[in-house]
Amino acid sequence: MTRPAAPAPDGAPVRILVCDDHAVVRAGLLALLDSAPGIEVVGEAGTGEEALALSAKLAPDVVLMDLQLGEGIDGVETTRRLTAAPGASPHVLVLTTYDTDADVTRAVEAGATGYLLKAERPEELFAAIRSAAQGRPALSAPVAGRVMAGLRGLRVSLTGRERDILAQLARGLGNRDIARALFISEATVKTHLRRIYDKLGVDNRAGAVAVAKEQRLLP
Amino acid sequence: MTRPAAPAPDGAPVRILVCDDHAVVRAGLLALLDSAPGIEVVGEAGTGEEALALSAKLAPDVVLMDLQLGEGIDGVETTRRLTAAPGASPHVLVLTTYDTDADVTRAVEAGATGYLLKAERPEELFAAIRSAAQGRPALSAPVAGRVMAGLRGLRVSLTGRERDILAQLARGLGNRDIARALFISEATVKTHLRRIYDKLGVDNRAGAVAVAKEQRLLP
DNA sequence: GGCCCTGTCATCCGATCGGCTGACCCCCGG
DNA sequence: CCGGGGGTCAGCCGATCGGATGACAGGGCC
Repeated sequence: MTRPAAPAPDGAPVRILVCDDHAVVRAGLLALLDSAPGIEVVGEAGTGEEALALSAKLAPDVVLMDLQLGEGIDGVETTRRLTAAPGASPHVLVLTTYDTDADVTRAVEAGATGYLLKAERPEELFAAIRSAAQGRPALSAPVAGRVMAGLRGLRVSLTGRERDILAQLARGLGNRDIARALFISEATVKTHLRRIYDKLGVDNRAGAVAVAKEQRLLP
Repeated sequence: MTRPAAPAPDGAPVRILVCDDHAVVRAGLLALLDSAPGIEVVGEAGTGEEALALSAKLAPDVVLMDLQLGEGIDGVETTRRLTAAPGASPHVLVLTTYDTDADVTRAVEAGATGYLLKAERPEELFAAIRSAAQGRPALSAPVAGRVMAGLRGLRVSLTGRERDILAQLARGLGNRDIARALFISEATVKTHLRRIYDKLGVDNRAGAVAVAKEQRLLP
């Protein structure tokens, strides 16, 4: 597609770790990135836990992260832990299917360097990876548009953590399981829930989920 | 009625048309399939309309179809028209992210030869493509399991009263208020709730609301 | 250097939920 | 005529939720 003659701007290639729970998508990305000059895939992970372990071992420049991970911790939590890690943490480039406001803000607050849609052209992906490797933020055009166009879409201003809680809530988890999923105590979960109820104008979890789905605060 | 011209398994490669609205995924699949022996990608489409036009022009053996297409007609409708087309119609292999019962049945009814999840291993994909080229059906293991387990058994068929309860539930009402709203006793509400949980595969009201909203079981 | 917001954690307690078991009525279809 | 599905109701009990209140650390803002 692009000329292979275009060399990487820097001597060393950008070292990438790919994290996506879909094996086919992962394999496709690997094949695609192999064709890109100046980009080298050094590992692949199918779960958040795997990504954390591999990142610690491989120290990649950039982690390409899908927000929707089937089992275990989700992409946001993985991103949070990746970027919060002591020492040289990788830049996380979120590559996902959806562009809901909640997702973008949660990802950015968790420390993501960029947010790309899978609908993007491959060239955009390559460019974003090279940007991310240097810590320069990158947003997909439609996403950037939304962000510019105002948090107008964000009628309810939930904090990042509150949205995390809400996401787990919508999976039907109890407080204990939410706590485990996010590595916090049940007491903290309850505190967040209380604030969420206040902000959404409800007084129980069923109502919160209903409002969240209605306002499209969730994926 | 589907396969007038059988492709030679070994002599000629299987000719593929890839249809997915995500450019990155499409490019990834292209790169991945290029590495597979006996498989040749002859075209790619980003919308259902494109797929129909290209299929008519290129006459591929297999169309790799994503069910979720952003703009225009969806994957199911595209599949329907592809397989209903006069003359030699391609075999459609659905490759999608989700495995809800509704999707599978809709796709199969529309004439899909196979249904694969993107979470599948690449080798499974290659094998499925070669199967599909000869009209042999292919289902992802998890999908096949569901189908065996009794398609209609898992079908979400709520009774009228159950939907009434669900609607109130989504308003965040407690059992007492639901009872009052529907002029029945709390005991009856609880009975309905338990059946709803069973049918939706959840075990609490938050999960029920989430599933209901997801499956569009509510107004 | 204070102050607010966010995120974290804790305890107490009443209210509610969810699981379990069993029951009755009505209507439809075999 | 009897079986079964849908709708109704009841009691018991442990688990969980939600309300109230208080506390502390870190980041950002003035």
